[in-house]
Amino acid sequence: MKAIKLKDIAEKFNVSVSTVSKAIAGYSDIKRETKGKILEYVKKIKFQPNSIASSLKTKKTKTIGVVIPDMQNLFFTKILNSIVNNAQREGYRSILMCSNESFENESDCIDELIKNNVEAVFIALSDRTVEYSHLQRVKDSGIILIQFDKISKIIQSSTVTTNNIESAYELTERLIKFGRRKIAHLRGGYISQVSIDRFIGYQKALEKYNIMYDKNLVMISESRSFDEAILKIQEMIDKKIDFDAVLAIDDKTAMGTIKCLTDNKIKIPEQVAVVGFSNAAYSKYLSPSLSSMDQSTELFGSEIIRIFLEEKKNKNLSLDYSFSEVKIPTHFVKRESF
Amino acid sequence: MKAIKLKDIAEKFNVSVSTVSKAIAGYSDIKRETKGKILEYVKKIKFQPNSIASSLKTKKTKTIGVVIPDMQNLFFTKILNSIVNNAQREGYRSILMCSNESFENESDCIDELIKNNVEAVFIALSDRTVEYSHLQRVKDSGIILIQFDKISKIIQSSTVTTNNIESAYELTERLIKFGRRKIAHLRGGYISQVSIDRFIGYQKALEKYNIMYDKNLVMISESRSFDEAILKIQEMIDKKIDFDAVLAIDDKTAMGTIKCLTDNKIKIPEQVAVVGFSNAAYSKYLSPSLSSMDQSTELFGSEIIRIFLEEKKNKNLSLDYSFSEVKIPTHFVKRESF
DNA sequence: AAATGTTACGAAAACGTTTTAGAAAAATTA
DNA sequence: TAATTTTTCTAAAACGTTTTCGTAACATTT
Repeated sequence: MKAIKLKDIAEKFNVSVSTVSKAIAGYSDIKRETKGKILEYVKKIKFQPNSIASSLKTKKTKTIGVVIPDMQNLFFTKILNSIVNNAQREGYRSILMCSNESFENESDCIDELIKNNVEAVFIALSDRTVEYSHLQRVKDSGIILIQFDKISKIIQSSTVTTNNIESAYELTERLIKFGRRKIAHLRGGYISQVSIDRFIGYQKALEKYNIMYDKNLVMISESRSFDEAILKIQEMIDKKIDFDAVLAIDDKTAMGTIKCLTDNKIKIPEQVAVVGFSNAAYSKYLSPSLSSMDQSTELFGSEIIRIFLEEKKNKNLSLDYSFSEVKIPTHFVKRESF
Repeated sequence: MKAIKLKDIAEKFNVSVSTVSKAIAGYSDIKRETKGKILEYVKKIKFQPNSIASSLKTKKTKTIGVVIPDMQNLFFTKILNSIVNNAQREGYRSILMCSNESFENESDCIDELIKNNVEAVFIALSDRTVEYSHLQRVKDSGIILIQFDKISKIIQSSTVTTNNIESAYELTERLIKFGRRKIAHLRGGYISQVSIDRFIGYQKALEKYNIMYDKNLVMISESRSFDEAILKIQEMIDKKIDFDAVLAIDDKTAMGTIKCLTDNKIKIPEQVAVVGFSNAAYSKYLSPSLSSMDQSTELFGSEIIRIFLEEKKNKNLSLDYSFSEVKIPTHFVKRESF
């Protein structure tokens, strides 16, 4: 089954290849009548110009690349899905890469995408990314870079992130209004901006309500895993540190927290309230089901694509443009854990 | 930053473009000395021939397309990850598409991939796919088709699936040996091959152990959702159907089962044992944690790529070849639910 | 020395588009 | 009628490769 091409159509209507190409591309110097019959036929046989040849000529690949750190994290896969769908709607295909939380992988992914002539790279950084030359390479290659969720402020680019500070503030405030005063915070590592911001929100809320910040109540989970969360919470219990709530950095650590508390026969939420972030799909399957801060993953995708198209337009017009910093709002989902 | 091309290298060494191209491609009619210095330089500047121009000429895109029905299902995202990694290792990039369990989407994804000149399509069918002309289009376009997990036997192609019959047989047998005789089965719809096969395995085990098949013990969950599972199990309880075990079609329905039983104060596994398939990452976070049948998602990816490369080789040699039907073995993961 | 074989290279076509520049034809104006 | 403008079209170059075929240069055999 040989693929049809411009030449075949041109011959059919006794016009030149250029005419057909222009008719399809919508040039104004083709007679309406000519354009009409060509377009009619093109629609009938669902013809689309060979995208490879087109890319070669125009230097546009109609392809974007996405890098996420973890394919087992439903938060990221939802965003991924949303990006892919929104991109497709605009005629862009997506190449997906996963760094598996490795800096080296991440760097390789980036180089792979650059090699593939993508028009944009959308990336959520790995937790181990402490050096940003690969992001600089993206920019140097003239490729639009948009960081989302796990971002670095060291590299200038548009960003789409959760409203982390405000969101952690709100959760903490809710815990306080729920009557809790000894609120523990299970945070992530120091290099993660997400972790830093949520910690800031936590502190701000305490300050606002005149609750003394107590560093004994703050635990660090570097890996943010289920198992590490269990360990850290157990450590607090063993040290006899008194707490009546846990603000976990994400749903996975919140699940670990619940597991550990349950195993220690600590009642949730009567003795200790638990709350997580990001509202992974499985939160509601737990017992007690986990209250969480929902982040609209749909919005992540649509905002990323919107910014991309905007930057692309500005770039084509050689306009100077500043970077966008979009914050995705969150909303509290109440379940059983507080 | 202008990209370097064959011509630039040719000029640098005072040879022709052909010579450089051949040196890189490893042709034998280039003097070792010439080849040596070219390759050395190429390596130094990490030059790689423009893949678009190359594709245009060779008709090979070094791209494969993957279609899965659900991006929120960790089983699929793990396979996806494995496919992408294995493909990358072989120099192939991956375009990812998601049908979101819609037949129309699935068909569109396929057309999109064909349009993108992928060399292969790897697909897990949606639950709503009852017509297969889109798969035929893939084959008609000369693209290698490999179906995995959710497959149709109506379209001839290589397949990679879980050993569903044997696996369901084993689980049922384990339940029987655990002392259960009234084993309920929460199955999927009739058009899903996975569902059919697991049901067959269930029946075979009952037969083997001389347990009368009782159709009252078999419930159908068309959507395989958490909520529908709850409904179905509640229905059995309300009908006062007596059962001492539930073989759920997958982990999500198993979770619903656990939730429903717990809410009805039915002890797991003392009164009713529960077991699921596919060992989603969250199985262990539940209480009781869910025993499950682990499917090696890593193997899915590597086998799919292996078969693809094999078929491609045979195709290039114009060899007739038969399709592979690979079964991925499973193994039981014991947790608390039985 | 002639014939033959081998090695190393290059010219040029081809892949299927897009787009510029020009020109023929038609319409308008002087 | 001649000059000018407008409309509609095409030729041809270009994008960066790959690959066939030809051939010069050299080596080997008769």
